[in-house]
Order: sequence, then structure tokens, then C-alpha cells
Amino acid sequence: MGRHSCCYKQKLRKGLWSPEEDEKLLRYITKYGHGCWSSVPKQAGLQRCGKSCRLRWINYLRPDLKRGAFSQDEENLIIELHAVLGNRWSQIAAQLPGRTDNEIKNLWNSCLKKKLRLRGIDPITHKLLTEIESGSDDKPKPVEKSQQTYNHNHLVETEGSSSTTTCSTNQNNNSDHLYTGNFGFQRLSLENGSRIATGSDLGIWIPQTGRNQHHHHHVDENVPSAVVLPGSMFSSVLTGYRSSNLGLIELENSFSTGPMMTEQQQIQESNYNNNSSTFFGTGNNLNWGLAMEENQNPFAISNHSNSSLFSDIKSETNFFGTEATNVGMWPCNQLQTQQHAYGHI
DNA sequence: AAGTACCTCAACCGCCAATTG
DNA sequence: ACAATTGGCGGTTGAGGTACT
Repeated sequence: MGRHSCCYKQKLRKGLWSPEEDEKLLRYITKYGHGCWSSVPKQAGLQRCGKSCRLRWINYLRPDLKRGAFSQDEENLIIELHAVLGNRWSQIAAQLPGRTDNEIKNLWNSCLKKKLRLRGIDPITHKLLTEIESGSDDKPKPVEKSQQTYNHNHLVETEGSSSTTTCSTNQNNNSDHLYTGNFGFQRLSLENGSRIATGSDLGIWIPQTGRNQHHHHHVDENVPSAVVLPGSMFSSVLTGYRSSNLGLIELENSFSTGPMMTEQQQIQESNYNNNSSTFFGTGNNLNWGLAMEENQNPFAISNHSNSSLFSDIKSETNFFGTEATNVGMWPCNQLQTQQHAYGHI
């Protein structure tokens, strides 16, 4: 173990790549593929270590690279993803076709961090700087668990994440609204260090209907707009989000809601839209979801597929806020909610 | 015009986990 | 089973360019 062997090798070139070297590497990989990187330089006639060749290919020579400045949309997406993923540049890059982790990292360090600070947002926590400076104790106060009876052995309750909160926004007291995540932009830390990023991270008050702006099809212009709370990373949300459109993605040992739903997931969800029920479950990305009959409590639609992470969830009527809150969503019909956040272990 | 401070970005470094022999 | 090797990742560096004084 220890240092990479190539670090010790002498007579290997370092530093910037010459056009001739680029040409050699490009020609070789185009013809033969890279295979084992350590053998590439020798085969391609380069005085470089395999690691250097790999990096040059990935960051510069790859034909599918998008060159040029980042668009505003790309910048916004990076900020959104960073709020969820932190400095996991490769995972962020995976969401931006044609962009490398290296250039995203550079963009972040040289530009985006600064932009966020100018907006009064801490680039590390993505919280308002004033919020941090005031040092307000916004930890949820522990209270009794709600009346839920369902439990699940895949889930563990997050310490301190259970609370009763009076939602206070300037929104109408509208029973058609759902609220995801902990109010107040709290992040829910799990024991293993991972976390659930919920609607609170996104800072959006979510109407029951509406559409994810990142999926422009099926936009219903008649639905109420999403209300973007102060500090939201989505300052430009115009149309209402459906909670389900916010999506819920699995990260390493954690879940996150956000506008990162894949087309496939979107299609899955739209299948459920064929029901007369109003579908709004975030859990659909976990292959189950919630539905709600008009003027009734939400109930679970279970097991969209065998790969559900919650395969033993059974469909129940009058299913109130248990699994929904497990993924950071609960009904907010009296502006008095029970919050229960659960993490996956 | 010269010195410097700052910015960008390509590339390296060092660590880690997975793979290989 | 173990050590060496490899690939991948995030942090960091420093050369070159630009802006500022």
C-alpha cells in the first residue's frame, strides 16, 4: 500500500501536456480503448504514468466533453447538488453531462462559493449567513411520537428529528398544501454522518399540485405557485412543485429530495397519475408512494416494483404521515404537523 | 510602465477502496 | 490470506493570464 508506484518512477514527464502527447494518447485510446491505464503510456509511446494519462483523457481529451463556460442552469444545478451532496464532485459531475468533476470543483472554488456569499448564503451549509451568525437554536424540540403504529426495520429514527412544529409562513392556511422536510431548513443528521436532505433544504413550500420546472412536460399553469422560502437554493421556482416531482433519490446511506428525478422516475410517477387519486408521494422514488382521495387522509400506494427499498410496506387507507414523514413529507392541513424523520441504515 | 494581487484551471498529490496475483 | 497494484476521488498547487494600483 502507500503511495502510487508511479510517483517514484523517474524519467516520466510531468506538467502540461504537449499537443504531440495529446495526439498520441488520443490516437491510442480511440483505436484500442484505455483498458488498463498503467499499460497505456507504454503502448501509446508516452513518457507519462498511467494515472496522468487517465486524468488527461478524462479531463481534456474525452470526445464527449462539453467545452466552454457553464450556463446559468448548470451553475444553479451545481449549487443545488452541492447543497445535497457536499464536495462529492464526481457525483455532482455525474448529473452534468459533458462536465468533469475537476472543472466543477474549480468552478465552485473560484466562482460559485463567492456568488453564494454575495447572496448571503453560506456555501458550506447553504444556510443564510444571518441565520448562522445569530446562532439561533433551531434544533427540533423532542416531543412525543405521533400516533403512528407502523414501523419498519429498515429505518431508524433520527435523533432529535421528531417534533411538533407550527408552520408559520405567510401562506394561506390551505389544507391542500403539503410541506416536506423540517421547517426552518434544518438538516437531519444520521448517526453515521449521512443525512436526509428534505424539502427544508430546498426551502420550498409545496402545493399539492404543480410541476417540477426541470421537467417541463405536463406543466399545469393553473396550479398555485410554489412558495420559495428565504434561503432556498431554488430562487427561480415559478410553477408549483408536486412533492412527488421533487423526487427522492438515494445517496450513499441516505436519501435526498430534490429536483433530480430521472425521466424514468417521472414516467413511473405519471403512471400513477392515471388514478383518480391525487398522487403526491415522495416515496414513489423508493417505489412506493402516497395517494390521497379528495378530502381524505393520504394513504400509501405500495410496492411499485420488487426493488422497493420498502418492500414490506402494505397499502393502507387512512395512512397518516408515517412513511411519508420517513421520507420527509407530511400533511400540513392544520398548520400543525407531526414531524418524524427517519434515515435508512 | 511596472509591480502586485488576484483569478482560473490543468495537473499533481496523497489517500482510500477495490482488484489482482 | 496477504501484499502489491490500480483506479478513483477530493484537496492542493502553481503557471499563466488579467486586473488593479
